Amino acid sequence: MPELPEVETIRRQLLPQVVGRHILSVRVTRSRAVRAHATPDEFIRLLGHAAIIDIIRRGKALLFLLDNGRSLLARLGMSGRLKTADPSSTPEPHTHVFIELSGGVELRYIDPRTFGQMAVVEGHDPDRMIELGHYGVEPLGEAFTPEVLCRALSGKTALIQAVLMDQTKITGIGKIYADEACFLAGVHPERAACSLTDDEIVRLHAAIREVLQKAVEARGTSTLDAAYRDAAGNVGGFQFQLHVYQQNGRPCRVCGTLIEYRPFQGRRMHFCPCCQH
DNA sequence: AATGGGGCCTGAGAGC
DNA sequence: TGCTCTCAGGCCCCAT
Repeated sequence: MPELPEVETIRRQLLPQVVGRHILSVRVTRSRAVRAHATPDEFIRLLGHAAIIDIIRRGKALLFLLDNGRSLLARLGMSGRLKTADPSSTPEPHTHVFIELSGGVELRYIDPRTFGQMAVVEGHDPDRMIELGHYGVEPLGEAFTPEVLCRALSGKTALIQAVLMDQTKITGIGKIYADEACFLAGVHPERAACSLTDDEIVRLHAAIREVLQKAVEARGTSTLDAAYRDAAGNVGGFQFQLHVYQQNGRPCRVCGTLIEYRPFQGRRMHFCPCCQH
């Protein structure tokens, strides 16, 4: 599932391939992929023949900044992928959007489960976009401090896991890194957010940054169903460093106790019953 | 205001 | 072999 490290990996790969190129033509083969617009034609019209001047990331969202004052927003959902291809090459199954660029490059959006989407939005500043304005702090940015995490957790009866995945508090964390950050911090994910001590909040803050940074360095995590591929079509490397996510039944790398999982809001959370309290 | 649950989707894998 | 069922989860919407 593309979370912050996966999206950042794709951004870095696409940057040298698409920046500076103009949009020549756009094709949408599944309207659900651009469902924020009344029709695919509207999406295509708003893109026009703009040039891509930069790609920035906000949480799990990618923004292709255009020289017409708008931005192409891509949210990958569970199974969304972006890649560049030769315009004449056979598209992979579930390719829903084709953006032909100058220089013989085509940007393609692929998404089997169709939870993701593309949209054209006004402006270049994500904090001023209604689509992304509700997003919380960037966990790898300077603004994310232990104090900010403390405010996000304080008074919350919801589980730590739920708060970490709440994009309006901290943006970019999903199932994988919420599980992993709790493990690194030694905190049980089933605890109420407000129950963490100051020391635990400091540890959790450091754990969030550490796990995200290491996952970016490893080019993201490709989980069991291998849905995630980077823009070059390769799997990530962080799945080999996971401690708890989808590791249930395996011995903890630290203490050897078997990793467990429990249902959580229709999902599962993974933890080591010995290392996390 | 905060919280929890349902629905959207398709492919992989399990079970029969 | 081939069918049916379950699971995966980001994000939005709605009820409490």
